[in-house]
Amino acid sequence: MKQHIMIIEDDIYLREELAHTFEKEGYSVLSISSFQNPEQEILDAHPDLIVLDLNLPGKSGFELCKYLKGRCTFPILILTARDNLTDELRALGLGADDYLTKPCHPDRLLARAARLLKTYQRLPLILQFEDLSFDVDNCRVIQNDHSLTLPETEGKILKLLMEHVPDVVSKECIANEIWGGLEYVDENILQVNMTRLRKNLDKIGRKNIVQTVRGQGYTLKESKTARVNEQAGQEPKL
Amino acid sequence: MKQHIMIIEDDIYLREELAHTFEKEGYSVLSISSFQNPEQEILDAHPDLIVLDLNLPGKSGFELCKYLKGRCTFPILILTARDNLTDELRALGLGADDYLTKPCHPDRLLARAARLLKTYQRLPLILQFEDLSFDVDNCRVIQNDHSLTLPETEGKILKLLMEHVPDVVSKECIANEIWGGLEYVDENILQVNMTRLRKNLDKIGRKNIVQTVRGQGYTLKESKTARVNEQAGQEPKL
DNA sequence: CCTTCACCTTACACCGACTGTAAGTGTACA
DNA sequence: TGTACACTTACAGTCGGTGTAAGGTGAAGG
Repeated sequence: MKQHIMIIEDDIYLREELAHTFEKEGYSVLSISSFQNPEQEILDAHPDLIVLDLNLPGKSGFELCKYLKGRCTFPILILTARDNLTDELRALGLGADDYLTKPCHPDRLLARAARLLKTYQRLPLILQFEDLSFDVDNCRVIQNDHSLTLPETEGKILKLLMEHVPDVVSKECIANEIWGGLEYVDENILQVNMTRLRKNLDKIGRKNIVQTVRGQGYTLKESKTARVNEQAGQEPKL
Repeated sequence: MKQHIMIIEDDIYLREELAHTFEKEGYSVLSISSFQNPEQEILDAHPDLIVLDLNLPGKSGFELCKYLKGRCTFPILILTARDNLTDELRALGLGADDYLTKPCHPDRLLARAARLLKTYQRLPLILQFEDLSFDVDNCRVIQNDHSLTLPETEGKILKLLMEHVPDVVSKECIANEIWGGLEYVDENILQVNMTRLRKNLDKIGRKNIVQTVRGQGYTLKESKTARVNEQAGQEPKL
């Protein structure tokens, strides 16, 4: 499978050059459309690696690096003109995986990128939603100091929900993934498993995280503390 | 828990300086006693990271890097005076995790080492014996294209055997690890589990890998193909 | 050659986890 | 208030993992 590399660089000429370098090696290259709000665009693209410049219009590369490292699992390679130790230490401290300075020989960049991709491929696939982590391989959910191993069926459901956040996942979609359709099983079994999943997530302190959207399906809901403001009008009633 | 860093460097002054740098940061530093046969000494020490010079007496750093990367799971940071792209590419290609050139600022070295340690801590613990791999966390054994998930008890036994290769592991040791001694369980259950483990390993093509040492315990045996020479006098009978 | 001891193997039964079925309850919305 | 949708609980079947029991195998040693 082709691996996807996202280049966050505002100098259009350099960006093209980098893209060409990676494409020649068989990678698929992604870019972002604007530097106004790059975070969401990067997260949505699910790249396998990002090459990040530090001097960006708007938010700095440092902030971006810190934000992304708290929320995702792909490696970040810093490529910058700032050739000084202070910046390098800061970037590495924020979680950056490598720090190269311009001008950088394409072969060095490729070798460093390849090494990061190789290392990260060996990492277990861990999905994140707020402070809830889910290790897909062994179906283990972790929330702060609580953890719990889910049965396989419930794990598959949680995986789907976490992968599609913040979208709603239809019952058909879930049934297809687990039983290959609803022809030969009662739809009720899905609801039973939803109840079981909810109970398990409740055990580790995430009550009500799985929300029903009547007639459409299920989705994950942000925690109460995170939506205090927008729900201010309703909360006081409780 | 203190992390262990092994420094492979023949210049004794530089080695002391590096050791001091790491110890000041709270790491425990290991060295090797000679450069005649460093491989086994490094593997036995089970360090969390090694800092490796390229110009060594005897075997070159490149060979060492390649050998170690095929057999172990800790990160390798190259620290060398060879400041040229060719060597860097070669080292990275052989699996090295970072490549720094002397002179190197201690803070840069520390930051790079810390980043590698952090990344590798997230990797699953995988034990190796010849071409047999065992993922301890989810009890999964892999041999070439075959794989299989072991029951927990059998996994614990295999883990012990692999960790102590090529030593013999006593029955008491195994019983202690699994049942906390043989006071309240029949010794027979150990033999039953050995049979089960052997059958499972047989399924993925490693018949006879678990060997009994009468009166002492159990150990893992190298595969037939690897000991053709020393067994040459016996094999023809079969 | 026979005994003995250590080790191996198989069959069986228990237990607990996971899963789907069935039936009854709750709830949003027209 | 009725209907469609969603939730919950109880139950039973299945399966995998584990330990017990009992008999078999094989090598060391007299």
